[in-house]
Amino acid sequence: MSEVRLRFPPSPTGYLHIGGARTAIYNWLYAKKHGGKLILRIEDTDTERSTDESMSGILDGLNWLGITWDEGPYLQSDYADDHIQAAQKLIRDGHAYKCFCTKEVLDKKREAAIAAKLTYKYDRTCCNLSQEELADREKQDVPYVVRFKVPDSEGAVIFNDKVYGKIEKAYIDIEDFVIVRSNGKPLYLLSNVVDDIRDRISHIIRGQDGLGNTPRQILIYKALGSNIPEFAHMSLTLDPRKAKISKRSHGEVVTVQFYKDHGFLPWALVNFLVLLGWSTADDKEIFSQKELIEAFSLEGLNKANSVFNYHKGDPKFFTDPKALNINAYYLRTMPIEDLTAAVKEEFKSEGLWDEKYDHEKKKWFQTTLDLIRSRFHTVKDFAVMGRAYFADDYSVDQKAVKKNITKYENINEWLGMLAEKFSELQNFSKDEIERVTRELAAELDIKPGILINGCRTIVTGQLAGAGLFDVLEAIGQDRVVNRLKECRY
RNA sequence: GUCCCCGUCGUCUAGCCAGGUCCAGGACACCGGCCUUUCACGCCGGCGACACGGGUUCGAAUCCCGUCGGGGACGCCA
Repeated sequence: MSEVRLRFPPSPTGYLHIGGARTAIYNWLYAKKHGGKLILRIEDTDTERSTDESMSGILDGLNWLGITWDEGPYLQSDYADDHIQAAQKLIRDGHAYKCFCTKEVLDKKREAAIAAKLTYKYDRTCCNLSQEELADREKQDVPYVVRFKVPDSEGAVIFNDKVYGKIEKAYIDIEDFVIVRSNGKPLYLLSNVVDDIRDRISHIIRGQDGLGNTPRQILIYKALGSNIPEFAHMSLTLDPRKAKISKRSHGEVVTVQFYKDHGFLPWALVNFLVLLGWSTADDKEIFSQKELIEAFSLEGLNKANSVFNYHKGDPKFFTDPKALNINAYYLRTMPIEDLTAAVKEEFKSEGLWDEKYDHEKKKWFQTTLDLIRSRFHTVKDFAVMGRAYFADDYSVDQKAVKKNITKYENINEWLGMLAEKFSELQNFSKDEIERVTRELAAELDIKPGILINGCRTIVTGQLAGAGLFDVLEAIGQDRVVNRLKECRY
């Protein structure tokens, strides 16, 4: 009876975007926290716009994020009969009626109302039809839609939203809304409620843009004689100009796929997203899955919309800086085994993976990842900025060349001498490398930094990086010596 | 136009329900310092907000009213 059941009901008309993912996450968290179930339902009743491709994209996105569901995916279109039967029941019980008004006539009335600066609301022409008029039209097979008959008493729909508190909407402000199209297909407002009743949904957590639908849906629940679930509306995610985010106007950066493609750790994205409009009183921001489920509460949901701080074309941040920061945080603090797995996947797709990293070179691989991870923001960085550790086809940063190489006319010669010294080393260890490097600097009477930074530039292609002696030890004697001799830039 | 909702640093937010401990705390970003061969990490410090106006009160970010600002919904879309 008091079973906790939530649902995530995306419509398959596009990829999973971060707003949808956030909704899914909250529902999932609530279900987990209360030992409930999460039902995945694909609301595909808009056959015009629904595609299979979109559906699998959404499923992929959820899977990648680690958002698991307990039932489904159910397809709303499979239950069209239920919806129609519900509509018929509503008509029988006097809660709905057939409306024969044509779209054209309605459009005219609407335009006239707007022109006269009046509020347009369906005038109930067909609700007031006499028995004969109704029978007449039915006999002539005049197409009709089904409209819900909103109570015409004084009252209001009142409900207590878990986030927004008491919400009140007067009946008079609600139009007799259409629940079945003239082609016989049910509409969202109806289908959604009928499905939620059948799926025994106890809690509905959805975006604040659904707040306006709630009073109408509650009317349907009541008319159908069903229990009304708890509602919790969550704030929306806006762009810096305060517009609702959408793939249409913001592109890939608002899709979950984008983050998968750009080296995000799924949990880091979840962690970032959950913070957009939710928080705990103790200001904790980094959560393990277990901690998050434990900490999650509807009370932490913020009523005010939040902005996804993304600026197109920002040279430094390709997405919200906080998202990047959280990803980088996980990258440098996660267990090395987990990091290894993430990098392995990336390397495989980049053709950088070596099976030895799983066997005889495993220790080396992990030590190296650990050496370089604190500077990286995404998993991609390991294959790009960290490329020189794993392959020879790394590119050399020209800024580094300018600063550390071309500035010194004898640098090639010096680095050649360094290569010579390195090649003579019996034990190519960090201490030995350092000793020899400093010795050469002393012989040459130059600052060690010149050798160190020049060496880094040539051997790693990077302007900055971990302590050079650790770097050289990691890259190894042969490769270091060769690269210094070749001195490619 | 009608209805609904919201309004604390640039951004995410704590505090608001149960007014004083808040000349407002944390995180990200930014700036400076320490560390250092570089960069990052780490540590230390700085910048930076209660939308505005009334009221209630000994006392208001917190309660009330108004103004302004923002968002959402008003489809035979979901």
